[in-house]
Amino acid sequence: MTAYYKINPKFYVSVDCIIFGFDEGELKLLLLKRNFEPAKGEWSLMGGFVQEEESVDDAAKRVLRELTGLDHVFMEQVGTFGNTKRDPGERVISIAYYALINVNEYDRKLVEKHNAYWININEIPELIFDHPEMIVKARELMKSQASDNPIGFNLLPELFTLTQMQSLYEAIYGEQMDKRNFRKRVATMDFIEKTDLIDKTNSKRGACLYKFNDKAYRKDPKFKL
Amino acid sequence: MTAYYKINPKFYVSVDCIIFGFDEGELKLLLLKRNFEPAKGEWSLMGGFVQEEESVDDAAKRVLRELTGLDHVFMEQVGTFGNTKRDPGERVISIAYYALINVNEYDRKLVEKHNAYWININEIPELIFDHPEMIVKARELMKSQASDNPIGFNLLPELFTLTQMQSLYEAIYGEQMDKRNFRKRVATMDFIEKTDLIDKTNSKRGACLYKFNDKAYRKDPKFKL
DNA sequence: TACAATAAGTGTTACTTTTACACCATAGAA
DNA sequence: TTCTATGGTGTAAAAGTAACACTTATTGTA
Repeated sequence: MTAYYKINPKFYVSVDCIIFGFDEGELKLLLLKRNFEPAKGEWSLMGGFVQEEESVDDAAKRVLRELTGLDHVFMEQVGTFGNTKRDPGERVISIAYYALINVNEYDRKLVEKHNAYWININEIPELIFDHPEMIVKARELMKSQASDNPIGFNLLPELFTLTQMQSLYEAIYGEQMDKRNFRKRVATMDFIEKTDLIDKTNSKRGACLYKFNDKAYRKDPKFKL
Repeated sequence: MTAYYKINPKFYVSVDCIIFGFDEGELKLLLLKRNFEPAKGEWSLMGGFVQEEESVDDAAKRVLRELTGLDHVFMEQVGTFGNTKRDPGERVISIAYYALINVNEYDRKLVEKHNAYWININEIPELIFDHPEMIVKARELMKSQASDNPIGFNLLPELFTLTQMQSLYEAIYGEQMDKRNFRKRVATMDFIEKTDLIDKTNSKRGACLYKFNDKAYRKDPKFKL
């Protein structure tokens, strides 16, 4: 009975994380300038091996936590990369995940310890293995999911201005949007709530701060941008 | 250097195939009534283990070929299922793929040998492990991909009537469509070409046969249904 | 104290896309 | 010849999307 399994080979299985952040009006990825072997000195995604008593999803969560200190982060599976030679050291099958984090909340000490940096999504350096391909796929998936799910709010602070929100979606789509049309669409979404707080960091006049109300969203979960 | 790998565990890795076909106006899946252990007698997807010198994608193609005799089939990765207890026998990490095949072309002998049957997508029996979850995810992905890529033609014969095509999309979306609106949209797609052949199997009057021209599609790849 | 500078905020119109809807045509069978 | 079943066709209303420019509020500076 277990012979059924035993005639088959086993493999190292890893996870790699494409970690998106939004800062200073730019979409960024948290990348490692590897201070460890293999491929020390080169750029890569944060990754790690799946362990015995750990689901693949849990491995991804653990790896993300090891780098950022964050738990309960929005993560989605991007896909499995299983070419025989993708890792030149040993055969490793890797499952890529993307994560959306609020750049105000991660643990800076941990990130520093791993020698990780936020890199603008349009200025990604050369990366090891098939990590560029993972990023392309993650970005496409994230864009498509962000267009009809309110996952973008994971990248924004609790309170945000509509200008910030628009510039986030412009960064995600890689194109400019019309301010009046954008605000009209936001106005139809009752779960994006205006607070009576004002943000004056970017203008003398000040901009209204909004927040995303998840409970209200779930009552009528329609989102489209 | 290889110590980096060796401290980590290895796993059995399998692939499972969600094989879609379209026959008699119905969307169907090719499922196994298992005539082998483990779980002999129960229903499952067709699956198999990834081998040493084989990419994960190639394993999926091989497994599909073992059941259907078909090569060069449209296949897409659905996702990886990596819970520790998903297979009660041993820990196995499985990558699900969906395939779209033309039901006129597979090898009936092989299918019979594997004790596989075409089951209407809305009448799926109880299945082992997390196979139901794989099917749900595959179906959603297929539906979403079929709506903006001309992948549906993989499920149709070379020559098809617009009535057949409409009933395929109705089966994919699980909802009725308006005949005139459907045909209007098809008419805008120059890569769906009318032939001068007539099909009389379903009506006395006869229906025009159409074909999908892939080369024409690639010149202006826009599809939306 | 007024004016210059800066980002925030606001409506209307034309255009495009989508939806709803019903009858005639054709050919074989009865 | 009439009945039956499927194939094939157009229009109009509605909804959604896209294009477009000026006023407001505030602070810093002349």
